[in-house]
Amino acid sequence: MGARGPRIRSCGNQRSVGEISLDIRETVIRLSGPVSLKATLECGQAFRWKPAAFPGRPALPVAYRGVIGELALAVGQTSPVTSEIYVAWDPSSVSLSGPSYVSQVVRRYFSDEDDIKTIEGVLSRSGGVMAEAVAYGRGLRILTQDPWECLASYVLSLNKNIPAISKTVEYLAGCFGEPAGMGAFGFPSPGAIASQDVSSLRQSRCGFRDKYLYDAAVKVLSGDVDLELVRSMPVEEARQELMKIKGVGPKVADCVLLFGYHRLDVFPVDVWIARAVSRYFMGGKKLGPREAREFGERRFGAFAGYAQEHLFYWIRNAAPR
DNA sequence: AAACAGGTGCTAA
DNA sequence: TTAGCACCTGTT
Repeated sequence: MGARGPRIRSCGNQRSVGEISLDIRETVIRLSGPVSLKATLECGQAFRWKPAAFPGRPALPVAYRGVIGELALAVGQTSPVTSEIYVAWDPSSVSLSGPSYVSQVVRRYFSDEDDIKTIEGVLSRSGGVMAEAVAYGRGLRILTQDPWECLASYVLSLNKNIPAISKTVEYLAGCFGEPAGMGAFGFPSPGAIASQDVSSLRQSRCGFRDKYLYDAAVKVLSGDVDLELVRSMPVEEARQELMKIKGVGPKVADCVLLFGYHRLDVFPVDVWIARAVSRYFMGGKKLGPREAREFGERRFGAFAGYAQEHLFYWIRNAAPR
């Protein structure tokens, strides 16, 4: 057997991983601008991608396995930054599986409408360390993820490191999500989470976040927090709406707005970004998260989200110590 | 072994 | 309004 999908652990609602079908389909998608799968999938905005050989093309130098919504995929490219993405999927295990559907899902997820060349140009010329950061992360794209999955994932991310978050998300998908093909599962719906006991959610090693995840599922399911309404709300109002959920503060709310709703003018601030803003833009002056956020939004305007993610990727992987 | 991890809720000034 | 602390659990 070839590369395998995410491992499924035992859980209350044990399910087997189906054999990976031999009938794998492939297409090549040309985006309107450059993409780096590594920068995009490893910068920490999504938790479901793992490096894995591309089915039938072991020589592709860049390849990942993951899930977009209800569709499991392999993606790859021939060099670190290209405009073309190789995509493979298993048509037998998902209902909508034609190449045009898959292509539409991939284009949307990778935010094909973003003008990456322009964004990178503007940020590179914006001064300070931005030129260096953008050069390092060239081809990084802010994804357009499902808002619910994004919300739940970031609630689970509180005070956790990225590998641990991925593990919890994979576990929840394996236990409570729907089959997505290639032996993988989609992220569970609010209803699927809300119908569990808090104690069975705890088996995902989510720790004290169990009650936050449950609260999010219940409020979204009941419409107490309306994720479709959030889409059309002004940023500050949308932030307050999301923060009605326990475990959602300013940082998580901003991540959901950026990675789930593609609000490119928000600038989520975590400890790393606060550090970066202080060190590289404020001469080392200490500043609170709110000040850092306001600085980022003002300085980078409509591209604040891209600035944030480039800074984050660069400071964590390449910035001088 | 002990500290830390992409924050947030709660309580006390 | 804001500072300080606890919080599950895997990883370093």
